[in-house]
Amino acid sequence: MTAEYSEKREAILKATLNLLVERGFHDTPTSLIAKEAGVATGTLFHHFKNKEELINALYLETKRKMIEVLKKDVHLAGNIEEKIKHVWKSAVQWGIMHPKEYQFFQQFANSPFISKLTRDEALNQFEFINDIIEEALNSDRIKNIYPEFFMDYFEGLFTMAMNHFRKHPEKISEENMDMMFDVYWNGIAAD
Amino acid sequence: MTAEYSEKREAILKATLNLLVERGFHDTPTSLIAKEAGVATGTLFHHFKNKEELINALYLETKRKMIEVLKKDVHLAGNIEEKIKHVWKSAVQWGIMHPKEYQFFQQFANSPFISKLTRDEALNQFEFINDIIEEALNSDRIKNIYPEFFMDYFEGLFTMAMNHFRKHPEKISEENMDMMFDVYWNGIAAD
DNA sequence: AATCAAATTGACTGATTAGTCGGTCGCAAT
DNA sequence: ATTGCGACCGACTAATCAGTCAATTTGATT
Repeated sequence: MTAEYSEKREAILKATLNLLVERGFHDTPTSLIAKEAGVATGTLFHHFKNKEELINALYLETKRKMIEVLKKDVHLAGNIEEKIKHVWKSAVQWGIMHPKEYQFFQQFANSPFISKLTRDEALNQFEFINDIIEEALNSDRIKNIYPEFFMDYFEGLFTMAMNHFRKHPEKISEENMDMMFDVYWNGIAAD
Repeated sequence: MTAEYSEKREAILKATLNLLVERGFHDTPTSLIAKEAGVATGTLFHHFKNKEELINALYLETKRKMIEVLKKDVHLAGNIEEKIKHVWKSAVQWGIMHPKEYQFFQQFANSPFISKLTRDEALNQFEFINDIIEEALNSDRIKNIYPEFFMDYFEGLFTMAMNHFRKHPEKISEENMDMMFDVYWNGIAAD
């Protein structure tokens, strides 16, 4: 219930993540989560009102951690292209370092278990991206495309890269990430 | 069980699709599917060995129908750019015309309910894309990128467009599709 | 030492669900 | 007319699961 730190609470969240990506929602009973976390079922329901709220908490807290990584050191980047490249590469590297968390997002981003409230709260944390996009569009380095498309193009590149590296782990390298970003940037760069 | 045509079988598949995208797997009991399809539960299990096989059948048959659309009239296209554009636009248009089917794919493509067998069979039907990619890479109109990336870049563009149009239905238009494809092609076109 | 609240336990329950099974119906072949 | 068979039915069952609750432990405060 409370969001304060608790070792058992963390253990429950960790077990939930592991089981959920391996077995899916319907094949992950709360009893198994509790067992894996080394607690009683009662403890699980003490910390989380119900199973759905547990998933939502996991979603929100995982996303918060990811976005922290994305924000780190953006201010150090020079021009707008470098700024976008920095955020993008941070995202890809986070995804590679946290495959389970990434898979969880993919599996649950559009699932009915995640409430609208949770979804909105997660979206809010993405605000800082809008500033970057605005800066990009106001510069003269970008084609004249509308902002919503820019945003989805950006996200699409990320998803594409993650898909690609999941299917072909041997292709993971700084060089290929740079290559991908070049392709991406070429697509929208002003002539 | 049999894959032959049967009105009730079709009704079950249709009800499954509708309920699945609305309620998700775990909240769609077979009893409800049967009710919605206007048949008895026994009939459902007569046509499909179990719930999982029902989902797999739906996945496979829906994908087959989609790929039929993608293949249509490709041979009429002229150069390789037009060929790729044709397949891509067919895919996007199919997705827009069949939102439930598309959502179903998104929701279940990486889910544990879809067996490896089903996944492989679906992948096989995509073979014809490989020929197109090979033709593209052998031409001098494309940057020197490796085939696996080309494939995933292609798929990524599709997913991105679908995401974008789902979030912003007012942006659906031939013009925007063409714009997207231009951006895409710009990214990989030889200098 | 006494008090109290929060954390934890796990047996238990009410509800739900996937899948079964004995049997009916309609129809095609002999 | 009889046989056989596949489609179909729906009440039923065995199993499972989310969530409860009364009892116990822990740890901080007075």
